Amino acid sequence: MPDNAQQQRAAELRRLIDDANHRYHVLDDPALPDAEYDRLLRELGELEAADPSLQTPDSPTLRVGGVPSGKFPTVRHAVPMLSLGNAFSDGEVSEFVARIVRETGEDAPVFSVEPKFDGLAISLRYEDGLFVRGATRGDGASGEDVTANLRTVKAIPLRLRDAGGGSAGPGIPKVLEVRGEVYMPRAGFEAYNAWALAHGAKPLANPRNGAAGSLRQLDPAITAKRPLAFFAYSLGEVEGVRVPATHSGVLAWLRGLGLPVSPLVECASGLDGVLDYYRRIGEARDTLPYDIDGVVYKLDSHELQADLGFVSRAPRWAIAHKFPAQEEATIVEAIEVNVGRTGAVTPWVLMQPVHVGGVTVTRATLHNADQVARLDVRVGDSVIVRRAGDVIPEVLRVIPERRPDGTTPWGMPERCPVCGSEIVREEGEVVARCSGELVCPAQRVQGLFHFASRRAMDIEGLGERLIQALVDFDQVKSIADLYGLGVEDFVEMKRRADERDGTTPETVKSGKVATKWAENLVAAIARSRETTLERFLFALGIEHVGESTAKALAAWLGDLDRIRRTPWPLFKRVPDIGDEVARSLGHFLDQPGNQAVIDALLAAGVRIADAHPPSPKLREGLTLAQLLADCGIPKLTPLRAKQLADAFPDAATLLDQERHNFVIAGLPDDAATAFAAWLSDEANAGPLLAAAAMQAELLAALPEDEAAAGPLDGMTVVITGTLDSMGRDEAKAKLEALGAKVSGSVSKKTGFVVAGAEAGSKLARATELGVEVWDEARLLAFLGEHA
DNA sequence: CAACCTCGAGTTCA
DNA sequence: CTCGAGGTTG
Repeated sequence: MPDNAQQQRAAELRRLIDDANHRYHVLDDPALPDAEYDRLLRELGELEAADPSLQTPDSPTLRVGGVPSGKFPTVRHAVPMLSLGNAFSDGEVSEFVARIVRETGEDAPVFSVEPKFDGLAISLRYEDGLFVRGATRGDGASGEDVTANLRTVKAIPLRLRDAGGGSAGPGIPKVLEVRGEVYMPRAGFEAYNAWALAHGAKPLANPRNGAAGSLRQLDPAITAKRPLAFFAYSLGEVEGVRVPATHSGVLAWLRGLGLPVSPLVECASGLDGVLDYYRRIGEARDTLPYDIDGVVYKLDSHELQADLGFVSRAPRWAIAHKFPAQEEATIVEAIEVNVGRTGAVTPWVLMQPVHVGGVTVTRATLHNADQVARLDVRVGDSVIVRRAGDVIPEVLRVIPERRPDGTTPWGMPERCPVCGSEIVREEGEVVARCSGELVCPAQRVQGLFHFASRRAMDIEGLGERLIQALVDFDQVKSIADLYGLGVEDFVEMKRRADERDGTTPETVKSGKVATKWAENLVAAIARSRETTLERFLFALGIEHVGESTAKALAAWLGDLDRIRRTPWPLFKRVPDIGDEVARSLGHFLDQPGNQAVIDALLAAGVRIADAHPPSPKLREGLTLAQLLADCGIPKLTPLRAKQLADAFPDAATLLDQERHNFVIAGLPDDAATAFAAWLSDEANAGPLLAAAAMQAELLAALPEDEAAAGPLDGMTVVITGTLDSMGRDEAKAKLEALGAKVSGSVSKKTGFVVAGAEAGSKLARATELGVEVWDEARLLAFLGEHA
């Protein structure tokens, strides 16, 4: 008697596989990723192999897959369509090759190797050279007659070409069944989805579903509009000719008959040969115009194939070597939240470890509460994970039929898990924020981490864990405190952090306290004292002030002391700074605590090397009219601001006026009232005077002449790919020195794109938009010329 | 005011 | 890399 647990597991697997089959083949609505399906089938196969009494007469392992939908007549395949065994690792391929070496006696058996296309397997029947019938694989023994739909696929010849007989092959046979794959090229898939989106049709989930769905259209006219293609890869029934003795010979013959055969087909010998092919195709995978999910190795000699024979319906002389899956299913263990530098609370999932695209994934971001609600992810759910853009894991969807009982929808916590402050979500905003600000240790830690980061103060060796300890043990309250720490402080912090986390430091083994890293760190902190204005402004971590905005502020205003004293409306004179960013800067500078931190940093010896006068391009914007327009005064349009400035040429005079004088100056009644009310508020009048004074100071500080224009002034440049001769940062600095603005995304405003090796989507976009592309040589030549 | 183009912020793993 | 949202422009 089989073990009871195994019996139950086998029954469960049968049910899961049947459900998946039904959804895939009958409902055209796949619920399981392929890899997951394959694994279930494999697990069931292994259980049955270990104990054959577990195999029921209806076990899914007994058929190759699929159920006729009933919409099309059924066709019996004269020669059954095979399925292939799968290998997921080099080790499994090695066993496969070893077995063939053992059983054939060949040292280095020759394989015909080809990509495994991700489409739909079909069989085409030609009689006397004429296409008479086409069918899907179905369960391998019989499939659906989709002749009318297949006739619309242009890659499928309706009549075979006579290759001239003789040397090219055996000529036109009386009966020829060709097996191959119908697939949808990526470009066609994307074009179709763009069309579907624009016309309210349901987009296709992926190219494979696109191919499968298109072939089962009842109306061939619909199929005809779908961009389908075809590759032939094997034979079924053949009558009236002698077929070539090798698989590679068959493919060459088919090609001669006018059937499309993949140009990537090759011969490879032995384990090394096939693995080399696997790696080469894997590298080219992303650049192919269609999806593949692995490669197939077939023993080339038909004679040797016959010696090896079949197991069930899978040949023992062929195997599919699959690429790592890009989608996988796993189970959600917990949903947690992170608190970022700005207090943004972002939910993420902790999952059971799962291999996706070659790495083990355990966590993925859920971005925000809306995203969680959209997906309806719950603890305990089975979810499908994908690596988006090749790197970052992403939860695609949950598998609803696998949800356990008793789950509840996830909700954003009401209080910050770190500091207990209330979590608030502003009207119309997507992000929820911890209101703790500086009280929140999480925000302090992230703020310090940002301060130390490479693009800010560039303090190497100050990692998150150490910062966490510094904050937790109260060694550091603000960023300025970093400059007061010595080697022994860091060593002590690490010791206490290790102690708390129960990690054993290596020093215990060596018996000597390691301090070299701490010395390096102290030196890095000391080095960071010497910095630039833009790095310093960026390092402060002001909301909405990133690298680019910090650079603009530094370039236009030129001096930290000046910037610290600038009233917020004046920030709008800097290009790319609008109301929101200007107010954010003002808010930051208004906090005495923030000003104290800047003072403390300067007192600790931070020096800004590149102070300079403000940009002369500011001049024309430094008027009273512009200032009034920037202050956000109710009902005061730019035109009315101009009228006021014409009538009352300075801010002090304005403050002396009565309401009716504004009417005389040309303001409508309501605007005059609103303006007078605005002025009478000390919280407005004070800053207005201060801003006017700062305008005067700026005007006085402006240099006479414009700086000489660089050769790339006003040009926006994008760098992509890897450069041989320098890092991206270095290239960026060099281009900026010549006046260019280096940006991250390509648009039609981009001057040119510098493309290094392995350039990806940005290069594609540049080509698409007709933007000029420079290779590295051209960049170097240009830099050399303008050094 | 809509349609862009950019920027900022958060993010994963080896 | 991707989202959301700020800024500019026609």
